[in-house]
Amino acid sequence: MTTADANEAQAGADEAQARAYEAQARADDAQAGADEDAAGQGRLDELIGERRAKGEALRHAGAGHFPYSYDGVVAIGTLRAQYPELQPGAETEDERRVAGRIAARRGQGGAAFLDLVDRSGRIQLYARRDVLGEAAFTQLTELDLGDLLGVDGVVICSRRGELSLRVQGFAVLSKSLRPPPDKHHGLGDVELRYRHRELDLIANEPSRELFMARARIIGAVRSYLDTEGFIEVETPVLQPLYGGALARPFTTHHNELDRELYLRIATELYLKRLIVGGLERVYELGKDFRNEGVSHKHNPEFTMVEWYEAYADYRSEATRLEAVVAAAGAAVGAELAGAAGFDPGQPWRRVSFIEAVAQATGIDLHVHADAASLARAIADKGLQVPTERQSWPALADALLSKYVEPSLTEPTFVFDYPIALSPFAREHREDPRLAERWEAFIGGIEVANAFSELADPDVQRERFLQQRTLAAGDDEAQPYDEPFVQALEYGMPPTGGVGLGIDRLVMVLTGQSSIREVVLFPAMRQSSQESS
RNA sequence: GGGCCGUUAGCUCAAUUGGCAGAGCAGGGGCCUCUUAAGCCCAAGGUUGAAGGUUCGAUUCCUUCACGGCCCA
Repeated sequence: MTTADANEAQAGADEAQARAYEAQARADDAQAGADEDAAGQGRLDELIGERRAKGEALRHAGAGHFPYSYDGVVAIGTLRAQYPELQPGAETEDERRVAGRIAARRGQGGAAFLDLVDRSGRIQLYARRDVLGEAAFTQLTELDLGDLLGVDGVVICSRRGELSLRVQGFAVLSKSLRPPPDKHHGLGDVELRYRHRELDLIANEPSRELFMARARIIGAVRSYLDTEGFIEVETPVLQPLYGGALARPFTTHHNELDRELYLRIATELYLKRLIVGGLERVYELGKDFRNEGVSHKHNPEFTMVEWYEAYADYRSEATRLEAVVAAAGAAVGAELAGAAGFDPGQPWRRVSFIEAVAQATGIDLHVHADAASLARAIADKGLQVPTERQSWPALADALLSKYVEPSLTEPTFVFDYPIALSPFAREHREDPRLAERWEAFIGGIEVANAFSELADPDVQRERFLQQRTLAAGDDEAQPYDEPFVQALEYGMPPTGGVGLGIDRLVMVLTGQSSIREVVLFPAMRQSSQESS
């Protein structure tokens, strides 16, 4: 790039920046206009004004502040690990560069202490007027909590035994215009934490740790599957037909193609076409979308990993799930996994659907094998399950959800679901009323679902048709997917497939009871801020 | 969808029976060269989520609405 080009580019960037500022100013005006009578926004405006003025002063002072980059930064956690046992009062000759956000400040006249936080930890900075000189010392001590600061300092240990950096030089990396949440209490307002996750991450270390643990869990799942010979694939999110789960889809429209499309509710059908295609072991880890209510267990978009494995069945997949969860548990470490209240390394409990319902309710589903009989049994036992116009599978499923699932706190597989509940699972090899399907539960919530996959195209076609009549007019009915059935007609090997909910796995491994705690930006109702 | 609870200063929280809305932190002005939720002195900071009602008087009681949390479906 020539200098002229660079200047032009810079001018373009300046222009873009100016436009951004203008837009921001307009937005501010609009907001101020909303409560015109009030003199501005009160205290917050004053606080922002003070910070803005300090930032301007620093900008004019120059002195190497606001650099475009800041090389040679060492993570605070790394630095701490290098000095595990420095004695109180000890001083080294070692100079280190760190960078982070100012989290606390303790003035002491001609000296000052600041706490600097990066994502790996916190470290105390020790600044002295006689070391830095009057001007720099004043600049440093007039910084605000929340400002981003880079520091060159000498590693020492304070007389009280706190590992510290004696500041030799520093650069203000960015001015924080808005005051951060309370330095001690953090950010408590749950709504604010979800709507402005960045604030939550700034103010609440546990939240920061949680999302780093989530990343390690996802990494561990990928790494396990890669090691076992699975290849990661990407199939369409925008689909002409949705399928692979019982759920209402989001719809959207492609303008140029002029057609309705659905956001996927599962990756199942495309992945099985890849098994037909001979990829043998595939997985996809990504977002699914279901147009349903939100709750502590449901977010309309959520992360799911599905894997499919040729020449395997649902039994071998149970073992594989144990291995995946063990790997994920190891990634979060004993401390967090302990919060989950179980040892992910141990083999899980296995019960059959029929037994589990019998134990919890006293109803033998083999005896009450039709809707009328089952409804009578439910009424006789005085169970709280609505029986009006419910099909047998729906009743059986309701019994499991209400009376079995909540008690499945230790990791448990529930095997062999009624076949009518499982349109993509292969008929049970010993009992035609059942499908070779299991669901896995931890902490009372479903985390995974698996089948011996149905490979017979003719049976699959029938199942689609049954779905159509079973749930006529129901949004959740499986739409008939002819390309999928045609794919099966080329021949699919015996295959085991699993879908594992990543958000829920993170919940159970980190001891969280709400999915919103493990999703960075959970779906929320429109706030007054958004509508203005 | 139903029930209960919540919404007060930038943040975390108080406020007696309905009687002048307070504190800590943060921010501002001072003092202070090993503090760590630093300390001391001074000054400032509010349309109590929104709208309506009852009342001489409403943060407080009533109604509706918005958003959130918990429980239930």
